[in-house]
Amino acid sequence: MKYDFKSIESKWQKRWQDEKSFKALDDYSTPKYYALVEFPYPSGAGIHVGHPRSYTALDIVARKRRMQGYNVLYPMGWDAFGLPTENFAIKNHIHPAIVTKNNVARFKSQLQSLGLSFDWDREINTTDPGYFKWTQWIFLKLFEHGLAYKTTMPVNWCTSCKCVLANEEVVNGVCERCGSEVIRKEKSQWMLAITKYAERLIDDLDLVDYIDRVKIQQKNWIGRSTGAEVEFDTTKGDKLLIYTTRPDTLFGATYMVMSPEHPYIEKWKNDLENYDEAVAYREASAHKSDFERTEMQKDKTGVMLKGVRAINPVNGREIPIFVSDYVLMSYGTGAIMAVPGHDTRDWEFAKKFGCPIIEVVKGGDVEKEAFVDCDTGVMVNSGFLDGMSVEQAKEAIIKWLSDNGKGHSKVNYKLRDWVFSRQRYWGEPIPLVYCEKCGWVPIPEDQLPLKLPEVDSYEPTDNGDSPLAKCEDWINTTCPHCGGPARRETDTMPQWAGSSWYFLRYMDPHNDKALASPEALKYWGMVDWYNGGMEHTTLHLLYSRFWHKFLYDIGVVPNPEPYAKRTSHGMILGSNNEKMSKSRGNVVNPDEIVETYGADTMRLYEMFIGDFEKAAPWKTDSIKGCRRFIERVCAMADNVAPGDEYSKKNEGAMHRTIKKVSEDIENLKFNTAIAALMSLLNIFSENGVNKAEFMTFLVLLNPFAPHITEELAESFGVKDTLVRYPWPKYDESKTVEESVNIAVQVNGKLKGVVVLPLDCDEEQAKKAALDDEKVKSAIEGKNIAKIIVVKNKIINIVAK
RNA sequence: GCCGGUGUGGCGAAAUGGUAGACGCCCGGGACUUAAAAUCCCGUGAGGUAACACUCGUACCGGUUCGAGUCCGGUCACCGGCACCA
Repeated sequence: MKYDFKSIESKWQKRWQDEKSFKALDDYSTPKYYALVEFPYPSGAGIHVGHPRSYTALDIVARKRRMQGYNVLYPMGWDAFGLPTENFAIKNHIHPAIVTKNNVARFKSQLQSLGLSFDWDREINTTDPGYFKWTQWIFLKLFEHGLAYKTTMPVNWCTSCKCVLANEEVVNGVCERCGSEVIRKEKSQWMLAITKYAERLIDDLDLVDYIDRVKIQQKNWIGRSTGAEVEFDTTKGDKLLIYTTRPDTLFGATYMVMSPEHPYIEKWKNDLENYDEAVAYREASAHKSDFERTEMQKDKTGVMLKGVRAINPVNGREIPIFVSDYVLMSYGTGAIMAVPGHDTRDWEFAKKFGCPIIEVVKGGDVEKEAFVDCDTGVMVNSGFLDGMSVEQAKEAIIKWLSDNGKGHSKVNYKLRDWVFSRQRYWGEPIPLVYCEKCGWVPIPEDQLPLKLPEVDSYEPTDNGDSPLAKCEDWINTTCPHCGGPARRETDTMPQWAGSSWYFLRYMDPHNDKALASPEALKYWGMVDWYNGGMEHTTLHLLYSRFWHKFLYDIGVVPNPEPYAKRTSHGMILGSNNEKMSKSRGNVVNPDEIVETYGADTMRLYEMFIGDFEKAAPWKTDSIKGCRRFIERVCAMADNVAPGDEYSKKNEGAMHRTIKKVSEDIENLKFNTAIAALMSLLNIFSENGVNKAEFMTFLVLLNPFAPHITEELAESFGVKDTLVRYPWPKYDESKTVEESVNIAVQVNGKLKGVVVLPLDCDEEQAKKAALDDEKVKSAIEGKNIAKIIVVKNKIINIVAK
């Protein structure tokens, strides 16, 4: 058969569409399977070859599950709010909704050309009011439960653009757009209290099957540490509270450090002899750009406060208090006890400012450097802790602190609350109004969705407020609570909002009474398999787990975790082994590949390219191999002998290949699954092939190359599509061969191969090995010390 | 600096502690063809040989083991993430 991929692919894509082959059924009595890939941001550039790697992989899983009898939900949608669309709209004076619509149309046709088995009836779009109604609804629930709050906090501020920048827009401490200095500026922002879920977000990782690197990265990001809070008295009476993970080193604390933003600087205004100096230091560090802060990391700066000193609770010693920006206000209590003997940063600071350095754990040389990795050391110069191990000392000092009312053990997290405001147009409006009398008031549920107003310009205002701030008609409203005048919030939500719950909407995408019906939420339950990029591990994945836990707490969803299994694909790199980007000129357009080689070849190549979890460089040359494979399959189809069961000759290979392909798909080893199918085809060309064998081969290949396998199956008389054709089964006992090649080693070096019956006994194996000519000459003149026989594998003769 | 990952032919890569390089690309030879392309067959880690034999070989150094690409300790290089988190 000639391989006319264009007509074959459009024929089957049309048939799948007409028959709604991939529709997830609302029949809740069949076992379900929910496969999910991250929905894309529909950028103007269209998809690149990286997108299909993930989509094809789970398409293979979804197709296999359908053949295994599951009711499969494999949906797709659009995460369409966001900056690039807004910037494009500003530049070209087109409404972002129109930009979005065009981009979505392009993306959709590109994805459809790949034959991905999405259920397009469940397509969603985060910018659709029917969708973001529920994003706003969830926000209101968070607000209702005290998890959304407004606070002033430092943001990135471009001094030239007079605009708030996202972290991603700050490159090397300067504005990505204009190259000007970026400083930190206080601005009022909506926050979500994700930190209240920090503990559960770590602990519940035990409930789910995520690949290790995802779990580790999430744990590190949340950053749990166990230590103690200790109260230091001061000479002015106020108590200074600090956090430390090393309470055991309390005797080595020779000074204190407060963050420049610490409120005590104001509190002690009248006590400080050098208040002005402290304030000047605070101002200077506020104006430090991110760039300076990281560059200056090594060079510690600070001011010693004059007029107030702290008292070490454990020995009553008076020690000085410094202000330094190496201590962060946002972590712990914003103040530390400095133990220069056993902390690198404290050591550097102490050396510069001439503070004493005391060794409290034996083993290092604290004059040369801080002795930090001292867990196995013994306490010294530490009063009643002397002689204890670090671990014992920690326990003892925490007991002493609580007995004396000076402190207690404490767990801290690096995770910060989520800055949820954006001063931008193209996002979900935050559905709150501000009333002078009532404060922040949610708009009533029946008034959702709160839609975006039409505006003339999407540009941010001069003072960094949202473009919505210019929309007086929209802003001015009445308070739902008291009926008085009120003003709408003009900030919008970040792009992460819509993607934090989208997988729930797929379960019941057209519901206008709830984000999804309780029945649908119960039936589809957890996403069975979610694949996506590592770059989303600490943002999207964590945010959506947080929202889901909240929805669980308020009884909306039945499971505490959203995703049962999470895997991650490696990036597709350019042929020069660098990240694909326009500026590097190494971008491959998938449309051209589909046009030249066909979707099946494209899919096969993306899966064959290498280890799914690792980055892989794109080589257009290598695609030919996958195309040739398909053509050889077509050629083979013309030479299929009749036969309703596997021939004796091919039986073993058939069962082995079914097993290999079935298992490899589950283990993300798509590359070796394809290699196994190629090998089977090679066996067919050697041994010949009958219809039963070839049909099994087609079914195994179908998830990878769905179009051509449908076409060939039809030519063999299959009436229905292969979508629900039963997945082949294998017989374990038939996967093994009757005779096996056993390698014979002498002293660990390969000397020969003997062919023996399967499971043959040790004596027979030894005899066969010793009879081998090469083995004989290798052991000539030596004494055989012993012979190791590993059944069906190897024989090793140890000879001296 | 810390955390995670990776290092195997000319290239993409395979290999539950058990015959290193499956499968594919490139390349070379042959068949078919007037010829070329396509296709099919054969070869293809390095050294060595007329051909075998043989020797070496999974970043580097050491260890465990009958046996190490795989496990352990150390070193180097590259990639990703975090980065003054007390």
